[in-house]
Amino acid sequence: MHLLRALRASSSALRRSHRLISAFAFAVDQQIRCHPPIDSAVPWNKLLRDHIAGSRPGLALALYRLMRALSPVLPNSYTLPLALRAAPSWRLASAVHAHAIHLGLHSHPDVAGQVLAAYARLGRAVEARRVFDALPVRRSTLSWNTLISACSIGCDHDAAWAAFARMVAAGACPDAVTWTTLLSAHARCGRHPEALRLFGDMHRSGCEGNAEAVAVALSACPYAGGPALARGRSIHAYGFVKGVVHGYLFVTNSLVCMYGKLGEMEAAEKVFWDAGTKKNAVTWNALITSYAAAGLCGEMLGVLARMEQFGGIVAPNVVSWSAVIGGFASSGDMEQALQLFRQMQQQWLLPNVVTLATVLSACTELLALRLGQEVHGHTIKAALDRHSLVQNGLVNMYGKCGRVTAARKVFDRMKSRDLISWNSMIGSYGTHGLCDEALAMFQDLTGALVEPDGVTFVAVLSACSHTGRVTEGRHLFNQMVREHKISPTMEHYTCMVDLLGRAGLLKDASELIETMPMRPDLCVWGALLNSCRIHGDAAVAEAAIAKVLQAETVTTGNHTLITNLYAAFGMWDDSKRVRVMTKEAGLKKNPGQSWIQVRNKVFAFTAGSMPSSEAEEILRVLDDLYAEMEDEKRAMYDAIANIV
DNA sequence: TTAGGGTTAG
Repeated sequence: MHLLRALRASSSALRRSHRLISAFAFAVDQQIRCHPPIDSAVPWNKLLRDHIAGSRPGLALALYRLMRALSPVLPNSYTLPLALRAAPSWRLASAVHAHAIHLGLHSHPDVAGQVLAAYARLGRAVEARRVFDALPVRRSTLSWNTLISACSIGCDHDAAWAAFARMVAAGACPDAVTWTTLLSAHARCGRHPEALRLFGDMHRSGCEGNAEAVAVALSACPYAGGPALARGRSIHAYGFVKGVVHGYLFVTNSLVCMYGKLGEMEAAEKVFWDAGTKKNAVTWNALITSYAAAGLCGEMLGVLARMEQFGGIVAPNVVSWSAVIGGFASSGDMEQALQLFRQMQQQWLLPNVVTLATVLSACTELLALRLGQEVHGHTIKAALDRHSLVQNGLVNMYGKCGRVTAARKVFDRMKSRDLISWNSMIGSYGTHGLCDEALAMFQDLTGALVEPDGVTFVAVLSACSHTGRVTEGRHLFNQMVREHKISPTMEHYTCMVDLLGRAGLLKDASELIETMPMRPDLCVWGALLNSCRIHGDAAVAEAAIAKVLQAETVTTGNHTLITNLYAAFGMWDDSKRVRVMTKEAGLKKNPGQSWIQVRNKVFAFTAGSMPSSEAEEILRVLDDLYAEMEDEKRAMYDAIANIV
């Protein structure tokens, strides 16, 4: 059914594009043969304008190329702004800018304005500023706003703020668009509290709150910390008073999302249904996002199905699918997330970088290497394998699934690496016991002038602890605190206790626990007790157990840990005593899960249980694995026999 | 005949 629909859609798209190309060819043919555009750029400009108005920038740009190649008429001050509007990339926009300079038209107000707009649209703040500085001194509010927008799209809130300050100093008056652009620049860069402060400043400056600014402020609420819901409600009320709530789609969408993300499902649903027919795909996606935040996976699927029922009006798009896939992944149901990814592909919907990054992260959680490799194939097919978000996902996936070399290969091919790329790669070396490589990469990171964070140090410290590098570990811990001014967290202390304990320095490990500025959690105690088990130190273990029982509330985790520890020391009576205590306290351990990958499908199961439908298949694979292992064992014995 | 702001998925 879906396939049929997809085939129909693609063939009609093909027919449309055929018609479009034929019309285009005919128009150009007419242009050149019947009305040779020898003495006028006007017909060319008209065609360009028509294509842009018809949302066909690709054809407009092709026409511009054709004009430059075939026509003796040069592009004029009308042609160049049109070509700039059609330019989809920085490379093409700068090429048209170069033509303008060549033709001596770059200072023409319309051309310069459009160059500025093109650079702003493409987030090229530095180039936009250069063009802006070359504008005549009396700059319009529009030009200032375009400059600030360039900084916003380029995700540089400091530059946006500097441009705003410069605008005020120059005596220009910021309008509603200026303020909205400025607060959006902060929201885009994750500076949500500042965005909300600016919303207040905007109001105090006498600029009345408009729908656009209200939408941005609402979207910042869930991330701004503090009394988020109270703030969201008061902005909602403010918008209501200003009359920009009902009938304003962007505000509706922001409201659904704000309430949903803050756990106010009823309020989110009310805004959604109150919107009546004034809803678009974003509104529906905002509802999916709300359900995802609440962990209501069934409801997410319900919305998706409902969108499909509408057929065409608000059909699920790549964002809808990515939101549902991400919702399942964050609820822990990776199998369903991957299943939905397949379903999405069956609908002939192309995944984008967010979808692929989400799916890669699901594969990583499941350690599903083959699926991860398959997704890698999709990234290449979609020509998105050079995108940093996808590349980070690949480094992480290969690294966690044990393919360190493949992870490194992706890492080395990256054009720009952020802290996540470095942390993934260092973490990958660390978890596979390649401490030298992890430490070398840490040196490379500092050499590349990237500032490490707490995650980086967890990665290097755990690398040290896995390989007993006590001196390096101690040095790194001090370096983190003194040079990088990072306060150690529970995770860092766990790594250090593990490092010292594994190396047999149980006294040092115990002392470190004593000096911790926070109450040690179960992981810290676990690291110490595990070291006691390795080194057979019952005395330290006994003291630690007493502290755990004294300090910790009774939980399943610490009792299981202590029970196992007593058992490891052969102290069966004590082990039994704690187990009885656990039972009496009514505690039940959540069973650990395992999984197996068969033909690109991941099956999770617990000890003693087996999904009946796939049991046969799983057992067959297990048999194969056992057989393979037996072969390996035989080969090894043969090899040993030959040596001996 | 021409430039600026907004919502949803990681």
